[in-house]
Amino acid sequence: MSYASIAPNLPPPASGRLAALGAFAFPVSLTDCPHRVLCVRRNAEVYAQASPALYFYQVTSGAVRCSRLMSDGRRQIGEFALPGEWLGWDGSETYFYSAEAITDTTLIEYRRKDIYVRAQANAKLTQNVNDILLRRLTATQERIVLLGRKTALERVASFLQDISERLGKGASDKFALPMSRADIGDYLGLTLETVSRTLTHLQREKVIRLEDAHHVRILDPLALSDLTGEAISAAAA
Amino acid sequence: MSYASIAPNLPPPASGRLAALGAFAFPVSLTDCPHRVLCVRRNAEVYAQASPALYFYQVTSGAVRCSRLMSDGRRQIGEFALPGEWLGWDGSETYFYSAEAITDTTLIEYRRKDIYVRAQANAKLTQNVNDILLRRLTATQERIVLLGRKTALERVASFLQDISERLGKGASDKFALPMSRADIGDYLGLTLETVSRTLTHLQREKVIRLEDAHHVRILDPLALSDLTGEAISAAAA
DNA sequence: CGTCGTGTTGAGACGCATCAATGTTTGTGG
DNA sequence: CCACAAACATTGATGCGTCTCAACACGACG
Repeated sequence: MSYASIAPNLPPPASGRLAALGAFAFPVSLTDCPHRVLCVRRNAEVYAQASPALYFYQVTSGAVRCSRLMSDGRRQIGEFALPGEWLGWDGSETYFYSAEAITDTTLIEYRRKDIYVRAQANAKLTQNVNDILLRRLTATQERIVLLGRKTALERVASFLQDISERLGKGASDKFALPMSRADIGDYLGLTLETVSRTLTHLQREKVIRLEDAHHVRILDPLALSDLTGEAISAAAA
Repeated sequence: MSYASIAPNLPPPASGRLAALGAFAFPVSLTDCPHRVLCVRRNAEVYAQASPALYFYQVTSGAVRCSRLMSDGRRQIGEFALPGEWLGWDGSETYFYSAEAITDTTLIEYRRKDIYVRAQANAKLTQNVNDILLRRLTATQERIVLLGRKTALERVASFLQDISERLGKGASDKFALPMSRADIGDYLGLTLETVSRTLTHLQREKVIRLEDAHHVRILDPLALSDLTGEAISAAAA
């Protein structure tokens, strides 16, 4: 196993500034809370499955995969953390996942304890922590529906829609997937071949266009939305 | 659709006292917090998917399924709530799931707002709420691995082990499944036929014994554990 | 120029879903 | 107490969606 170590003093990449805050951003600023800035190389580990869960992290640039390994090598990716988003909220005593950088990544590291202590003095922060946890819970529950009941096509369509919203902030219909086909497969409970086939299928149907393997343009957002298999609230009644 | 309504004044069943607290129990007592006691008939609804999320509930006796319906009728059960356990923590504004009683069930209902207000004055309670949410998050993440990467046999074995721990508290190797095969299937991302076949398979292999469709005795706990496909922490290295 | 990592595409196998028939249990009304 | 229907569980035969195995393409890098 290649447990490459963290490289704390890697020169920060060009886009090292704090990116626009993602869905799980803290409304209350934490900039005056004790923190470290980490730079982690592609494929290096941020934290290991089952190690003591002491820190939370916020991604500044790059991308991180949080995954769990089974004893026979099967892998399930629990979440991707994109710029502005958080990781390290898994597990109470020890981390449930291990976290690895997908590309060169910079993160801000906060001690869990520090946030808890501040939360006790600050009712608003307490509420924010609860909101984050509730929101993460909801995101995880949507993934349960995806993994339990959706077809390969629906999974890939849901994935593209989700990632495009989180990366593009609705600005553009084009975006770059930082992760490999194998990562996407392990995230969606599919094989990398099925992911690849499904993407080319969506391209043949003129729903998306693959400029290259990692750059996707959504040609028909409505068609994509139809393929996700979500429950449209009004339709059920 | 049979949206039977809540029957608030159903006479409480014989085992109406508060059962032993489950995994998600509050260490801090809430008995002096405003609450209502509800009695809900088999198949009646506790709350509806997408309705305003105003309450938390703790199951006193019976069992509840929390499920999400897709527009074409596919169903995914997100969780079962057994005596002592909580439900209603899904979604921040509106409920993500709908919740229905599996058997006649009694619940204690708390206003979310009341718990939040008390949490602000009580640091210990705040910590408890966070612990509950983190623990639920971990439980949900284990289900993601199950749904994404486990075989039918591993899913059913994991399910039996989990439920037996939650129902039996380790007291006995025998327990009663309150839910139908269809419920188990929708919980594990399988069909009811596959669940049935897998259970009889486990019986032929002398891992369990089905006294009747709902009463299970675990004959060989170690064999069952082997079949769950969990990552044994030491084995991976 | 060869190698390695990654993505695509094809052929065949396999696990679980689907469809269907039968058995069992539960509840209801005569 | 029995007759009957409805709900649920089991079991079998067949089909389909995804996995597995394999070949090939392509760019990055030494």
